[in-house]
Amino acid sequence: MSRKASRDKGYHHGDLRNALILATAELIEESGSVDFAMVDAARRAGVSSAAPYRHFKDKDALLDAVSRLAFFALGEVAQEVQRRHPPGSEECIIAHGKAYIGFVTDHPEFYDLMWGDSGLRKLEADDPELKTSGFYVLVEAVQAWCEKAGLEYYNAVELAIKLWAMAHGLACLAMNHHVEKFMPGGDVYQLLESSTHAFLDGLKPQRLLLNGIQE
Amino acid sequence: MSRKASRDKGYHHGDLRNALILATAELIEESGSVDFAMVDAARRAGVSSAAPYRHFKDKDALLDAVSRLAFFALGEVAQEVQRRHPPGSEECIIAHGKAYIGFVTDHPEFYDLMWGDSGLRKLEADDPELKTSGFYVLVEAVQAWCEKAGLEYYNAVELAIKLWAMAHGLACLAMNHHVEKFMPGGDVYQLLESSTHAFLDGLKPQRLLLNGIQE
DNA sequence: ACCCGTATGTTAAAGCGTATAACATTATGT
DNA sequence: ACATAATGTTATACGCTTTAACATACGGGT
Repeated sequence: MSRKASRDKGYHHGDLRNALILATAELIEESGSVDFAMVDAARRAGVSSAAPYRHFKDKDALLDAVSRLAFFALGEVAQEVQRRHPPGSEECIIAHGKAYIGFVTDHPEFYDLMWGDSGLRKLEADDPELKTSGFYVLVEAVQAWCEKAGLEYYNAVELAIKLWAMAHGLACLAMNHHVEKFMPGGDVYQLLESSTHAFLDGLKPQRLLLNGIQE
Repeated sequence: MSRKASRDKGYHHGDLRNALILATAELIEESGSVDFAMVDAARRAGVSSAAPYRHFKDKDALLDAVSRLAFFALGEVAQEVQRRHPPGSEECIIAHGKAYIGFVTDHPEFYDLMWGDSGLRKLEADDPELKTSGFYVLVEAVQAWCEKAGLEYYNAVELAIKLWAMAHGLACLAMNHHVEKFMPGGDVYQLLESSTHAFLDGLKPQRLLLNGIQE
């Protein structure tokens, strides 16, 4: 515990910046919407309504910080998947997609934060490596799969983008209840699995199938 | 021209409801953000700041109306695609995806409206047929493709959802500049095309490929 | 044609949230 | 220890949403 953080209830908070990020994340999670009030985050952190402005230029800056936290969490999820599945397997690729969908649909209130105006679309400069860490883990997984499938000449980044798009699209649809609406009883994870299988099968050129036949 | 709409500048506007929807859509388009002010929409329609509340319960209700307009436009786009491409062709399916991506990326400021908190996620009851008309046009196209490909036993709705998800995911990525970021010079329409080809190819069981070889 | 109820508009103002200014207290380096 | 920067407080200006109280026009029934 840091010297600063351990100090109790003085005039100075000691770790207000992080406390505000945390408080904001909690408010968003509890209310189910990014539409929080600065003053509430301040109160929850135990300070006055103007204090946050010593640490964040404006509300958007605070939201950006929360967004960064969310992207960090997403990156962690991807790394956990990578650790738990055999590298190069199709199972691993699918697990990445499922984990991504789970993350998005479990925290729909964070979606706007990560993908809306306040999210990625705006900033490019700060923390690019953090915000995209999850993606590069996927690229790694795809690269391994390509090698195992004898498709080394494929562009792993391109494939990863396509797989990402698939998972992202399904996550959006599920989050907006379109899956249950158009396919009552349908399971988005099942959709991802079959989509991914078809897509990866379709990638393999006829050569491979012919090889299979010739043997 | 209706009797009401033709009346000039009286105390009563004549068609304020529609004028507000239009004004709001324009404001959003011009500013590039859904974050518009009620009073500005009112001014643009030539009325006072309180007048809109005679036609819309609150700001959200006005936004919902704009959202409905956007979904109507999207449905029109889908119908146009259907008209312009040979039914049952893979080309038609791909054209749907490209048109969808074009719609989303050309109007990024409308994305939050259609897919954010104020959009689909909230309401289910009103105008379900309008909001989903575009989807059913796609289902039709998929159905035709299945028949032509000899895959009548496939669930067209399920396939349509998967294709929709693909296009939606790629549209999101492109809108957030991830395509250019990770694949400099990459083209999202090209990605859609190759993704779709691979996916549809992967759907066809080996039987079809063998048929092709035998000929 | 006139009257009355309703629809639709106006101005004024309440209320909430962001952000800043002016001031107060603590931390830190020399 | 002192000076200065960092961080917190209270008070307040400003903008935007929404409602209240009031005004005007429309339109159906007589």
